[in-house]
Amino acid sequence: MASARQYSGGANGNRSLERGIEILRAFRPGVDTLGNGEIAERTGLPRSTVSRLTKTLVEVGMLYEVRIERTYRLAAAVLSLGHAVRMGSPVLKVLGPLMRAESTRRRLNVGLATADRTMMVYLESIRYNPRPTLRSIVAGQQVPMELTSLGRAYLAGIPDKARDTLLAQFRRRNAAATKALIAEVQKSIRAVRRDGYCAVSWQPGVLAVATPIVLEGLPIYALNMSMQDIESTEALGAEIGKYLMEFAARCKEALSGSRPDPTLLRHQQSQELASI
Amino acid sequence: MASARQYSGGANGNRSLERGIEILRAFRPGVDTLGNGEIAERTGLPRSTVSRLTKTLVEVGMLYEVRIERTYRLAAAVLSLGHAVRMGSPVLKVLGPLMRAESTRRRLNVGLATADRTMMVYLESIRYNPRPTLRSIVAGQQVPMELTSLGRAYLAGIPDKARDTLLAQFRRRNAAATKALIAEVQKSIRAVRRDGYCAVSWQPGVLAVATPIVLEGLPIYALNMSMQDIESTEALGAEIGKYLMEFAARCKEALSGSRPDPTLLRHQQSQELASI
DNA sequence: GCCCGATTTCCACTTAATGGAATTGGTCGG
DNA sequence: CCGACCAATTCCATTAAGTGGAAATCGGGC
Repeated sequence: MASARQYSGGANGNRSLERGIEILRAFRPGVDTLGNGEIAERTGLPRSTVSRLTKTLVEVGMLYEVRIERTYRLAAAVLSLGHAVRMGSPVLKVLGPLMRAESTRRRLNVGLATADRTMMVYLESIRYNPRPTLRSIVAGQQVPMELTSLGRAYLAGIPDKARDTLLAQFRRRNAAATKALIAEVQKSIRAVRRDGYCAVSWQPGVLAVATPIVLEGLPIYALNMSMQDIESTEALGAEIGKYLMEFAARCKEALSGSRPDPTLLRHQQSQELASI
Repeated sequence: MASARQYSGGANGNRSLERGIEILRAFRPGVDTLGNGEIAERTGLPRSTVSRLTKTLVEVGMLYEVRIERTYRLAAAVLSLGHAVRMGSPVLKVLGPLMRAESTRRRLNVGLATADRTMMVYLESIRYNPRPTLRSIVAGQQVPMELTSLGRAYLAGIPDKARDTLLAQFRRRNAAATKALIAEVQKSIRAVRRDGYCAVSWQPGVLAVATPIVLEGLPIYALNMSMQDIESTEALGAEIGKYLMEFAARCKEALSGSRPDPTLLRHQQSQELASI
């Protein structure tokens, strides 16, 4: 009577691995400390299974145990994997410097993100501040796809089928405000089709515009620009949108220029790094 | 004739999960693109097993497939987990602001790290630069434990047994220069015992000093300060070391001050954050 | 268009994961 | 200080699920 796979769509993956990763995913900003019991609740897994899997995750260095609290936290290895993501992203390698320059030039925030399930994840978010000391770069932060310009630009960029799946999940998520919300999302997507970008003021006092980056052979990204502490008007959105479109064009050019011919790729690979 | 567990010490963890994580770990800065074949080689796992596990890792969002190359890369979900580590670290929450201020005040690099196996992982590394625009903060970067002040300070801070295990691994790692290297490590450890810190010039033109942060109920960290483009002298090391010891004292105070009584902890936990 | 290398699917095998039940351990109240 | 309670962990019989060698399939290169 094996309780049929709860999470995940359904295909035949490795169950233990799926579950282990799902345990890691239970940790997120705001939920930084979890005991086995709490993990069991949140994931719906049997308590004994959770016990065994967390033990393994500690052994492989992804969690560490806070004995006195009988809880676990994400360990340093997870952070270094995250660092590897950034170092390994060819897109960020090209766009990072451009984005930093553009942020300074236009005096606004510039961000690059891609999707993880129903969230957008910043590969890099450059927070502009007049005082150079207070400028900052954030990576890995998540924002909800359906509510942000970033997410809606992304939705406009992906294949129809994938978008439908996601829209269905949003409907399920906030059953209440659904109708209006989905309409908003659709409107933003049409805006991207029409103008190349969409403008959304998700958080009060912040106006953000975003555009998808769709290039053959690459995952789909979204690029955004935003400003704080302003009243968002149609006109301001259009102005930032103009900057964004101009910048996105340069980005796409840089990407296709820098990207080596895929057929050549395999020949340059594999520079061994000894056992480190 | 199941090939006895290759990696990991040996205890009885969940095999598939261990293997899946080991596949993720095969990706690191410098190795950002791997095909199933290459993963099989590097991990020593059978090709068919790798095929299945990478498939699962794609399903759960930890890898994505670059079809045209028939390879995989780490996906955005990994990065957001990394972000969760930083956001969830109570130590970084307290020390981050102090470190930034200290970097500006002393005009040098300040870093906080902890261990992952035989590597030190920066929770935060603040790179000082006279031009504020060029200052940067890095997280997740790895440096070898046995070669850096950070790593040796850490070694000085951990229990004897753990240190012995690690030293044995270093011996295995660089069989050649072992004797001299181990002696160097021991010397640094004695320096920590005597002066509170050790100074190492791992990379030419960079002088680094580090000290362990050992507090009841917390994992063991190491704090470092470093300067670039200088000739490292005994005197300079002593000076930076003095700054470091003074700063570390303030850090420890801040940590024990901010840390709530462990026995009270469980009562404040669990502020639900809905499904986001 | 055909061949060759690599990757993925197949399948019988059996290991190894599973989850309910019992046990252990730690905390609070008496 | 001791006993009761709550939760986490270990135990164990069950069998599902993962395993890896072999065959098939897929692509790119010639």
